[in-house]
Amino acid sequence: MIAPKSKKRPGPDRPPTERVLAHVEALIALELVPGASLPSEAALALDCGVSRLTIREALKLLAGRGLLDIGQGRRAIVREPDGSSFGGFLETLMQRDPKGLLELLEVRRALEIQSASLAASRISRAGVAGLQNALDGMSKAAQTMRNSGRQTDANDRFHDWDIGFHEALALASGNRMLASLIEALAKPLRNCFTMSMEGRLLRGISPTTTVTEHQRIFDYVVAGNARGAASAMRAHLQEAEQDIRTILSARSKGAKPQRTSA
Amino acid sequence: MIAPKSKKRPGPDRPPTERVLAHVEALIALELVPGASLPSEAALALDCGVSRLTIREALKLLAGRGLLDIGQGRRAIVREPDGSSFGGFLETLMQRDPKGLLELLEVRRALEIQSASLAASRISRAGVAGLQNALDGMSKAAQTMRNSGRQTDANDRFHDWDIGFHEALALASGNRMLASLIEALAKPLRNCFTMSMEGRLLRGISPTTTVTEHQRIFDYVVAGNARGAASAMRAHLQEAEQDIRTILSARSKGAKPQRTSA
DNA sequence: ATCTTACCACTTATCTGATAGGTTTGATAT
DNA sequence: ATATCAAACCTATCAGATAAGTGGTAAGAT
Repeated sequence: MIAPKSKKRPGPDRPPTERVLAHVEALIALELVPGASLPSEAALALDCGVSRLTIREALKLLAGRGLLDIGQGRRAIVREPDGSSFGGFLETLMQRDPKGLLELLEVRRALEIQSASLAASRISRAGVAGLQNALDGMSKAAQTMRNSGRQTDANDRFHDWDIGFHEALALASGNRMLASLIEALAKPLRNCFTMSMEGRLLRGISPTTTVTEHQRIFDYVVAGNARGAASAMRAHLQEAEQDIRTILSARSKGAKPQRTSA
Repeated sequence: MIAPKSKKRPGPDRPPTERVLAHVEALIALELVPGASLPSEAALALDCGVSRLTIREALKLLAGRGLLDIGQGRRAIVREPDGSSFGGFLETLMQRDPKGLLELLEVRRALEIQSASLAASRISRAGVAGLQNALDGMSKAAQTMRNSGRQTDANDRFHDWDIGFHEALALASGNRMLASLIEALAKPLRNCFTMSMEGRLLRGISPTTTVTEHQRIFDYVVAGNARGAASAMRAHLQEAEQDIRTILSARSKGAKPQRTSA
């Protein structure tokens, strides 16, 4: 065989960085499970025939991709792939674009409806338990809020249970990829929850109504009614989006429109 | 409360890496637009009071996150945020899990249906043109395939137009976040397209049928019928998934299960 | 005058060697 | 056996030096 001159020559003339990157990626993909630790930098440097510095930079790159956890004094360990990198992407996208919030809500709608639908068609005992737990928590937090006024603390707990419900639902969908995405959505949406709550108050709707909306989703899911669950979720999200629009318009009316800082 | 040891002290004793990271992130978020170039490593090192090495590692990390493009001889430039990091996440997830393909298809279903629905409710002249273009291309490629047998080349072009149609639809949805996600989905799904095509042949369905399915989506979108578009898209994806299942079962029957090469 | 080419300043890529500061682990003393 | 401590190991960061790639500029050819 003469030199197969394909797109990339595997020869030693490829930049050291790429060689190292390929080597470590292969290690992660083929030999290591999440939680395992890589060889030490010195060992990798020896294996690849480059200096420790080059190894370090490759590891940093992979850490940036979310594949590794690096800490001083201990070796790099392989991360379980989760949606955090996706979450970061969403955040930067929303930073750049003021309309990002609305787009985010539309993406969320798509994923959550699918999540509810799948959960209904695959519901298990454990799934029901998780949902029931989150629902109870929400209900209790709502009571606390009503009794003690709207304390920030109770408010936060309510949001936690709310998010917990949606995550439990995603888990019950049996689709871990979907669950990762929905989990990643939660962080950028956290502000939304607060806004949604304010919006509800403005519209004169009590947190109990929110609980009821979730309860309705829960009922359909437990009954195995996929279409019903999807429709209940759609209704719930429409309400939430309406809350947010209410708040947005109230703010833009109350406060003078902020100048867009170039 | 004594505890001066909160989670993160903002003091100057934070590790240099974090300081640099925060500094550069701020630069990217506040002062630079996509396409602009960062200051040189030396300048950044001077600004932050650290060595060039630390700067380099921070930049590598950000490059891993997909925020920067680094190349030898020229300064790092700020990347336009796109879904490639998300695509990488999907790929690693699918590498680890053989069932990942089915999960991916379910996520796709959610996003594409939303895409079709939104596109129908916001369709513009430019959007129609883009869709029409992709549809024409598909149709022409299908004819070529029928005339000249199933050449790999024509096959590939057909896939390209197919993907192009879905991307045009995502663009027409007016939601750039959604468009990014769907675009990122395309790469991991490329194998699926081939499988889908094989499945169609096995089931005795011609590429023309695929064109018809897309045509139906197109008609609903142009008519501004969101529910119809969503339903047509759902039908189309169900067919595609059926193709893939056909192929998967045919393979597992025909060929003995491949040993997983360690 | 215009196009090509050679050159040079700037910048990144990588190496070597050294120091500082964490982590882990095993030896030691109780 | 357990708790304490120190040595071995590892990563974090620095400093200085050389190689190599890019972009622009000016000299030279047509």
